[in-house]
Amino acid sequence: MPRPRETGRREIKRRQTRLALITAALRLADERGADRVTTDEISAAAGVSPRTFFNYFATKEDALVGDPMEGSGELSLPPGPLLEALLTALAPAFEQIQKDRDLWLLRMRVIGANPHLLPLLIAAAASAEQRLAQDIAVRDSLPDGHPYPPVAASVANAAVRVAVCRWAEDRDSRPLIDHVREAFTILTTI
Amino acid sequence: MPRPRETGRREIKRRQTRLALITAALRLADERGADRVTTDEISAAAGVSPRTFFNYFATKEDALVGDPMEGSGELSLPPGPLLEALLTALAPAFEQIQKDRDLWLLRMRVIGANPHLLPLLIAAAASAEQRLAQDIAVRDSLPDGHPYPPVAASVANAAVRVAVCRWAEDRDSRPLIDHVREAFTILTTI
DNA sequence: AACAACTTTGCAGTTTCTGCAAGTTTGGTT
DNA sequence: AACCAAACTTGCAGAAACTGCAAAGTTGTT
Repeated sequence: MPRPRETGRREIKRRQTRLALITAALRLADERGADRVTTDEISAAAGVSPRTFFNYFATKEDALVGDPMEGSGELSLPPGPLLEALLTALAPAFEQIQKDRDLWLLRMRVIGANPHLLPLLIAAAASAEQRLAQDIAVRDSLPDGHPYPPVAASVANAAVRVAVCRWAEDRDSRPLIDHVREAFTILTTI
Repeated sequence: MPRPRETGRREIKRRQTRLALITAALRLADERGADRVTTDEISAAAGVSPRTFFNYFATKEDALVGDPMEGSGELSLPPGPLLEALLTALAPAFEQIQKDRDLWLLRMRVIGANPHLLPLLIAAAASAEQRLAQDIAVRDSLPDGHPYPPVAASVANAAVRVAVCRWAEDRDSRPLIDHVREAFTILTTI
C-alpha cells in the first residue's frame, strides 16, 4: 500500500531537514546580514552536508524566503460567496503560519534588513496568487481570459498582505485568520 | 550648469551599453536557453568586458528580465478619475514599450521558455505596483494603511498584465495603450 | 589646460551552483 | 527475514557567478 504523500518517516525527516535549513539560514542572516552567510555555514548549522542544501533549495535566497503558502496544499474552493470560500480554503495555510509565528517574524525582520529579498517574497506570493486565480476560474467555470479571476485573486492577495502585516505588529497575538477576516470584511465595504 | 539626468554623451552611452547587454543576453538565451549562456558571452557579444556586465546588472537574470517600467520615470498622477489619471501618467512607459516591441516579444518568449525567470518578472512588476500604490496614496492624500491605494494599484497591475498579453498576440499591432485603455474600461463595468 | 567625477577594465579571490557516481536509508514485497 | 527499488545524502570536481580593489580611460566643468 503506497502511502499517498503524507506520513512516513521519509516525509517527516524531509520536513525536519527543510525546517532546520530555513531556521539556520534565517538565524545566521539575522545575526550578520544575509550576504555574510554562506550555504556551507547554513548546512553545517542544520547538520547536513553542503551539497544537501541544494537538494532542498535552488538558491540561498530561497531558503530565506521560503514558500509562503506551503501549508495550503491542493486547495479546493467550496461554493458560495468568494471571500468566505477563500477563508475556509486558506484556513489551513493561515493556521500553519500561525504555528510558525516566530519564524515568520524572524523572516520578516530579515527581509526588512535585506531589501533585495523582498522581490523574491513578492514573487512567491504572486505565484500563489496565480494559482488562486486559476482555482477561482475553475470553481466558477469562467472561460480563460475572463478578467474576474485574476482581479479577485489580486485583491485577495492584497488583503492578505495587509492582514499579515497587521498580524505581525499585533501585540495581542490575535490569530492571523482573524486579521484576514477583518481585511476581507473591509473589502466588502468598498 | 550640471545637466539634470537626461542628455549628455555619458547617459546616452550608458543607455546604449545597457540595451546592448540586454539584447545580447536575450538573443543568446533565445538560441540556447537561458542557463546555457554565460555572463562572459553576453559581455563579449555586447562589446564590453566581463566585469562591466556587473556594473549594469546585479545578476544575469536581471539582464534578461529588465525593468518593466523603466520608461515611466518619476510619474506624477494628475487629478480626476483614477483610471484616466493612470492612463496619462503611464502613457510614456507604454510608448517606450511599444517602441521596443520586438525586444519585448523576444523577452516574453525567453521567459516562457525559462519559467524560473517568471517570478522575477512578476517581482519587478510588483515593485512597480508598490510604487504606484504609494503615488495613489499621495495623490488622494490617504493615510498610511488605507486599503484603497494597494487594492487599486493591484487591480491596475492585473489589467495592464492582461493588456500586455493581448498586445503581444495582436497581429494587427494595435498600440499597447489601446489595449490598456480597453482593459481599463472593462474594469469599470465590473 | 587642468581638475573632478564617472566609467571601464583587469585581477585575484570567494561563493554559488551543477553533474555525476558512489553510499545510505526507507518502504514495500516475497 | 531477506530482498529490492526508490528516495535521499554525500563527496568530489569543476564551471560559472559575483565582489572588492586599484589602475587606467572618458567625460563634464572651470
